[in-house]
Amino acid sequence: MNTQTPPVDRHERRKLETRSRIENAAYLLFSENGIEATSIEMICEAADVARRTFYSHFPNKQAVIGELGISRLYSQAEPMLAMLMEGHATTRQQLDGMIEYIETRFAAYQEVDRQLMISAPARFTSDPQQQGKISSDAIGAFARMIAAGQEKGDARTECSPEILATMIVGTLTTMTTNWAIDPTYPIFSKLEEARLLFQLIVCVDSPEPE
Amino acid sequence: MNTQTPPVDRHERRKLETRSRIENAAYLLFSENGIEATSIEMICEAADVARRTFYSHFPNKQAVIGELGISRLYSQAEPMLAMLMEGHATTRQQLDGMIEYIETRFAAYQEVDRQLMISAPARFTSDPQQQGKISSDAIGAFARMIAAGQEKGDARTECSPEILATMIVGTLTTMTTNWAIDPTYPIFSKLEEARLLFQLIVCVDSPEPE
DNA sequence: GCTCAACCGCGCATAATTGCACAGTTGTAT
DNA sequence: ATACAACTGTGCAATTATGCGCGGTTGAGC
Repeated sequence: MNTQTPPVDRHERRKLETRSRIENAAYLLFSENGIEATSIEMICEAADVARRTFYSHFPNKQAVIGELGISRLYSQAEPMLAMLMEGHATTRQQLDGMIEYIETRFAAYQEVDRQLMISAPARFTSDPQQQGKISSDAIGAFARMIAAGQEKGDARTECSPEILATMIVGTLTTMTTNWAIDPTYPIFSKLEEARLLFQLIVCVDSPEPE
Repeated sequence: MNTQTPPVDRHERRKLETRSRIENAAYLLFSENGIEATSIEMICEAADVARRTFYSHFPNKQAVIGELGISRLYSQAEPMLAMLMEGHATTRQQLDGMIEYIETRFAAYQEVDRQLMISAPARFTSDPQQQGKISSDAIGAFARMIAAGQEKGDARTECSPEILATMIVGTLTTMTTNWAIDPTYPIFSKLEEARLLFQLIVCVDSPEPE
């Protein structure tokens, strides 16, 4: 079982750095000034990139907004899960660690994060292939964690890793979207419910005593 | 009285970033492995730059060594002094702050810093114009501080700011070189002597009571 | 002595970024 | 309505970084 990441050459790395620079600058300015009041000019100045460069990465401001929204919805599952699998022995502990991590992120989110998440679907509208890819990347990461658990004997084997992973990703994404749309959505208690649900469905070891 | 720094465009900034990346990587590798055992290949890998790029910045490894040596000898006087002039009201206080700053740097220096400083003169041999420029940049920065003191009335006016600045730069460079050559050189007590000397020669206010 | 790996230095074509200037749009002030 | 500032989106030439591969050197192993 190996992660299928293609080798990235320096051209690609430099390009990703520049893109990151733009996204980080945009996020900071959106936080400070609001999304509407932030211009592409301002982003380029803060990122210290040419406007010409901005347009080689993104077709318009909306595209950056969407990209930032997606990164909040999909939590960059792969690096997180690789880390959790490394540091936790059982699938149950990994799911625990994952919920802790997600709770930490929610504690840190601001209003602008909500706005960005609400904008994410528009990104998918302009580039529908992207949705499939991001969704399948996230599901793939969870599936690998569950498959490892099945090999260890502490995860349910009646269902495929893919369907279990899809359940996890789908549940989390829905809850996140609900929170973005409705500020009164009780995300932390819902995450605790999700923790119980996921462990009930996925884990076949007996729960550890409190 | 204004600092004469030409505007730097993004091309220049990107270039300087890359150059910095190379120098910082080199410094770290020199610290870890020693100067001799560090190859250009290793520096490029650590800096994540192409070897072709290394050669567009430096003709060979010796050039990086020399550059790092010079930066240790000449302490980037201009930003430091601008900061000191901003944060301290009198010339005496600025000289105090400068000596504190230099002492802090010496406390942090390692063996590799000594080796780099010893190598600095070789850099001047391969590019003699550079010595004049760096030396005059450092002297210029000190001269501006002293000229400001003369206008304020707390620095000696019988001598020009340039000659007083030359004395300061020359003394500090000599002491630094002595320390690089001889590890037993008592640099901290010498710096305290230099503090007294500079304030005796430059300042015309009465020393503040301890 | 020969072979090989590691490294050096460099020519050259390609990739990514940059700066510039143009045409167009929008909002504000007169 | 007109003028202007601020911003957007884009074509294009110049700059910087990159990858590649070549010829050369050096040291180690056989």
